[in-house]
Amino acid sequence: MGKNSAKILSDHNVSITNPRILVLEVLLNQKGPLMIDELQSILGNKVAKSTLYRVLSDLKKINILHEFTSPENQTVVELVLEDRAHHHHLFCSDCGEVIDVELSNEFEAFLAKEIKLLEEKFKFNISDHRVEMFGQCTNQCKNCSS
Amino acid sequence: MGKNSAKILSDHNVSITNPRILVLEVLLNQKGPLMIDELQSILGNKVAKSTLYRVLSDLKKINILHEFTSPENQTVVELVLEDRAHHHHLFCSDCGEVIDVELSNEFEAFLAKEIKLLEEKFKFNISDHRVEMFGQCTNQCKNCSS
DNA sequence: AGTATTAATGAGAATAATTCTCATTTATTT
DNA sequence: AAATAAATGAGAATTATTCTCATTAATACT
Repeated sequence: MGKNSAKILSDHNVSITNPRILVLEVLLNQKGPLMIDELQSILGNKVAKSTLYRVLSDLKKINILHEFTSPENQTVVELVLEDRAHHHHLFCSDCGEVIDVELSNEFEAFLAKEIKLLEEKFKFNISDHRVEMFGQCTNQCKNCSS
Repeated sequence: MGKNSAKILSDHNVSITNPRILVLEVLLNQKGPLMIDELQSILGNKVAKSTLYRVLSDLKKINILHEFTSPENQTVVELVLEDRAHHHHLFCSDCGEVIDVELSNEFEAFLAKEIKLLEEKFKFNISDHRVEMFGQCTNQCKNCSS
């Protein structure tokens, strides 16, 4: 059993409250990207809408939550704990699903070199990157296997 | 002189109207990513807000406009004409600027191979990709050279 | 453990971005 | 040039997110 949500909160000096635990549980179960509206419907009325957004913002502040936007302009949220491997995202334009994918170490090393060049060229400090890939699942995912 | 906006519209079987020309002119002058609110303020009251959104949606439909979201959740828009080289984006978290960058052909070839593997692994058709890089410009960009 | 202090929550109002509606204007077709 | 079809402007409607503030819960202090 991995860490429980209370430990995650206390490890980050965040007070342990019911809404925070409930949200964390959902994100931990999911272990992967989740649309905000999915999150909301899983939580039902156990957490107020305003509280949900506040909790998400708390988790972002302690850097264990990534937030990004799908090509369909849906907000997607994903728990990223310390032990979570660096990864990227694959979006299905048919069903909207977002899938975590990892790319090879060789690839990441190559990209790191390219990024070093860009840092010089544009006088930038580049601290993070993300590869997004777009396509269609050939009926493997949730809504496509009809 | 590149194509003018009227030609771009007629080439895509889109009727030539004033708002469409005005929006295209701004995007052509810019030649690079532009936040929606910047676009709006450049256009002033020459184009109604509702029309601006409609025109952007028209341009997306004929596939010459890309839309994406910055890490600060700003909608960013960019004209991508046929002759436009494949490129990626670099985001400055200080000033919010978005910069177009190109990566080497070797890199793109490597990524293409990785993508082929993912297509098999996840039974996906992957039709497009994008590398997003995040960091801070060391006072080269608009708002940072204070 | 019990109280005081401080922080978090719920409910709904406020805000902001985007889409929609519909009467008027502008393009296109004939 | 008239008829038809499409696009526009203005503002209303919708949706996602943030804010407000009175109430409730968590932490700190004895």
